[in-house]
Amino acid sequence: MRTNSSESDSSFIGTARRVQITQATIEVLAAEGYTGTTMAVIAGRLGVSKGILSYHFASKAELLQAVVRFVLSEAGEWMEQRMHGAASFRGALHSYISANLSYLDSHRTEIRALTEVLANARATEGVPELFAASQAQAVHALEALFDGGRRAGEFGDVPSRILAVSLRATIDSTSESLRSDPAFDLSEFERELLQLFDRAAGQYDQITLEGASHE
Amino acid sequence: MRTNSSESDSSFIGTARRVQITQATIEVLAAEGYTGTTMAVIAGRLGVSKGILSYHFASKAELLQAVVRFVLSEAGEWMEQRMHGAASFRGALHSYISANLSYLDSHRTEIRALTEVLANARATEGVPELFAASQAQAVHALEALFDGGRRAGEFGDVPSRILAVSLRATIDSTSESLRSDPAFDLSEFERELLQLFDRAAGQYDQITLEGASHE
Amino acid sequence: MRTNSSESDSSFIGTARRVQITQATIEVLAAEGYTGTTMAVIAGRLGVSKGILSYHFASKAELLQAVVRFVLSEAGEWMEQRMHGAASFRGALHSYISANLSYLDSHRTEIRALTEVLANARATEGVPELFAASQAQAVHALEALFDGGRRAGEFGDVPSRILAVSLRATIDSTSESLRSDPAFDLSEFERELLQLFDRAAGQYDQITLEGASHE
Amino acid sequence: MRTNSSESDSSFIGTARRVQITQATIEVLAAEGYTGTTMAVIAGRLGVSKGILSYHFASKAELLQAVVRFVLSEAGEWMEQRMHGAASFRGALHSYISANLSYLDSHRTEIRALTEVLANARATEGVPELFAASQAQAVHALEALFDGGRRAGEFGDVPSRILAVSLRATIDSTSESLRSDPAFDLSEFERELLQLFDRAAGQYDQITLEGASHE
DNA sequence: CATGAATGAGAGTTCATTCAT
DNA sequence: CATGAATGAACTCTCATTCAT
Repeated sequence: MRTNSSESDSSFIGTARRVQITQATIEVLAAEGYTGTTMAVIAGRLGVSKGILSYHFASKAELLQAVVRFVLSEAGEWMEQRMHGAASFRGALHSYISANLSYLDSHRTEIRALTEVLANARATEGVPELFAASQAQAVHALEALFDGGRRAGEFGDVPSRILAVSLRATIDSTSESLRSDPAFDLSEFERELLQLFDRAAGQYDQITLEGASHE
Repeated sequence: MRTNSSESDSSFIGTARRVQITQATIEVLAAEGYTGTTMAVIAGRLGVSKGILSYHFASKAELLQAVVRFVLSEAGEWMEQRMHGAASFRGALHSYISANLSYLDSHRTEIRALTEVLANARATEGVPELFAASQAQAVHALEALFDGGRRAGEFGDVPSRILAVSLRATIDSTSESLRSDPAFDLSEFERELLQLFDRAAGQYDQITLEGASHE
Repeated sequence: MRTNSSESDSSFIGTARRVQITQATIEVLAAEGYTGTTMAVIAGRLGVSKGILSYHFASKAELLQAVVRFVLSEAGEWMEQRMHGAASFRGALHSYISANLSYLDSHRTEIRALTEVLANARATEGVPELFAASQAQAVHALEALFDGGRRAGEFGDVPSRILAVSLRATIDSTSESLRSDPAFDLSEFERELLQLFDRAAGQYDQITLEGASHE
Repeated sequence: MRTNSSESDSSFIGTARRVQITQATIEVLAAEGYTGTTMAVIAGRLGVSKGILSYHFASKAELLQAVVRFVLSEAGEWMEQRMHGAASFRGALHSYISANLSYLDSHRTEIRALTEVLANARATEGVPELFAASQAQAVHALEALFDGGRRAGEFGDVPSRILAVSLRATIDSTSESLRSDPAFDLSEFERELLQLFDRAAGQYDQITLEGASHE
């Protein structure tokens, strides 16, 4: 089978094995950190030999790429399923924030693994590109949402880019709080975040009305 | 000299060497990434033997701690020097953002090095604590600023915590843009960021007035 | 294979390799001394890479433990095979001395290796315990022999403990003479040692008779 | 001053320093074992720099030789002072055993240090020779004592050599018991050892008489 | 498909020794 | 006499990767 970087894998067993290995790697990354994630440890968790990893993945770099792809696409699906059918742009913004935070909350292992890989990405070929693309796309999607809202008269005059960048940064930083602060109250945080971006993005008069209703 | 973890080094030469080594390590971290930062490479950059590193730092962990301490304290001084004497809380907020972004802009190597170490922090004893403390303190300082502004009637009712967290996350994420996007326009970004937090933190009527004056 | 300290190794090849490595280590210890016994030298003697040693033994300490265990158990078997079926306690004592000296004579490499390891034992975890246990057991076995002889009326009133300790010390010291004195005559030494302990352990009237027959 | 191996040191200060260093090394050897006895640790105990050791001793090997010489000569003096004026050879034997055991008992640090060096001697040039010579001389002195006793009619027909070798081996092994067995009763051991060698060396009729007087 | 034995480069660390001051 | 900075070789151990079976 000898995989080389990007092949369309026709073997069912092969694909299943690759997924198995990828998931085991995610677990190891989350549990042991990047440094602790050696081929031997991954193989040990699966109860197989090291050789098998090399058989299914041409290199460790490729395995880590698979991890990044797996988590990114899983997160993408999660968001997609929870974003359709909002009546307004403001509603869509609320859905976005809510969906994203719930993903972070319910997929801590994956997020942790992704963070570990990304942090050590520069050395691992292919990974930084993968992540940069995902990041850019996420920001652009949000920019489009804010732009749409402004054109529809729902949102005010704070530039969409800074709104998008700031929202993404804030959400991304949440996973660290979730991990390290046991007392972190996610639903309270979500309420505050909605309030902040309602205010930041919203029209002045809407602010008055909505802001009041939140207290 | 045989240093162990935290001694007050009375030797001038010794201190100078430690600083030299720390700075060389910062350069290597920024240039080669965490994985590429080996004792041999650091020594090579300084044109000295590996042994001398062990002579001045008891372990690699201690050297990395020195890097973190160095950058954190340097950044702290930078901020301090640029924050005093604001006439209002809103003025202080502007100073804070401006000072912080200018540090990121002018100290890319240090920021890059810090990021590399932090990303691999879990394995390196002492480092996570150092960083967590700095992070917490930064958020609390901002919270105090927002709280003060609200008590003074300058700011509105968005909770200080979410404002602080979001501002810090947005600023922290900027260093990545600065690095990877050659077209990134920092002063434009700064204007937008000021506008965003003026809007988010500000009073409604002030928003109208101030917001207008920014256009 | 990843061995950790004390596992029952089911792989024949693995076991064979471990034995090979253990024996090579014994040869190196005897030839180069403890300080000269590095992983690189052992690997070099086997014509393999250093890494394979770590593959079969989790650490150098474990390898040295294997050496001690190997020699101790080999010596134990040697003694056992030559000790059964003595008609009297005095006969058993003669068998013991004879068997022990013949082991020292025919296994100089092993003895030399053991001595090297034991001499540096304190630093090597597990080794001192292994040796202390073996030593204590050897003395106790001899004490039991002398006690039995006294109860049977074969031996006199010199305490068993001092007889056992002194005999063991004398035998142990012999390996050094064997090594450093090319003119050392082992069979003459054995005769004298038998005579000494016949006299020391024996009944007075037996001494007269036996002692006379020796001249 | 630059010492080279065997010079007659004319400087009083130099000599004093050498003794200081030698004694510090003995303490370190006893406390930390051979492996823990590095130049840095020795210097640290003295509160001086490493360089000074190299100044007074051409190499570590020479320092270790000095340790061996120091302990050996100190022990020699101890024995000498306690051996003169015995009325009989048997009395001399008793004095010898008693003096030797009391030295082991009262100079555990020195004995421990000596043992550590000797155990690692093969690698350290000069040391094995020093020790072998001391050992040989000790055995010969004992042989002479036993020979004298036989010629005087005090001792019987067990060969002097085996008596000397066995006695030395037994005494040498005692230091280990002294160290590792807290319950070890040295005076009881001394009585038994005297009894053993009275019996082994003595005339038959004397044995009967003397042996009885010991109970 | 899968294994386990083997490799080899490189990691951090230790330490006796040297030498300018 | 004494220092402490510096060296460089050697150490054990790790790990991604290869390959015959």
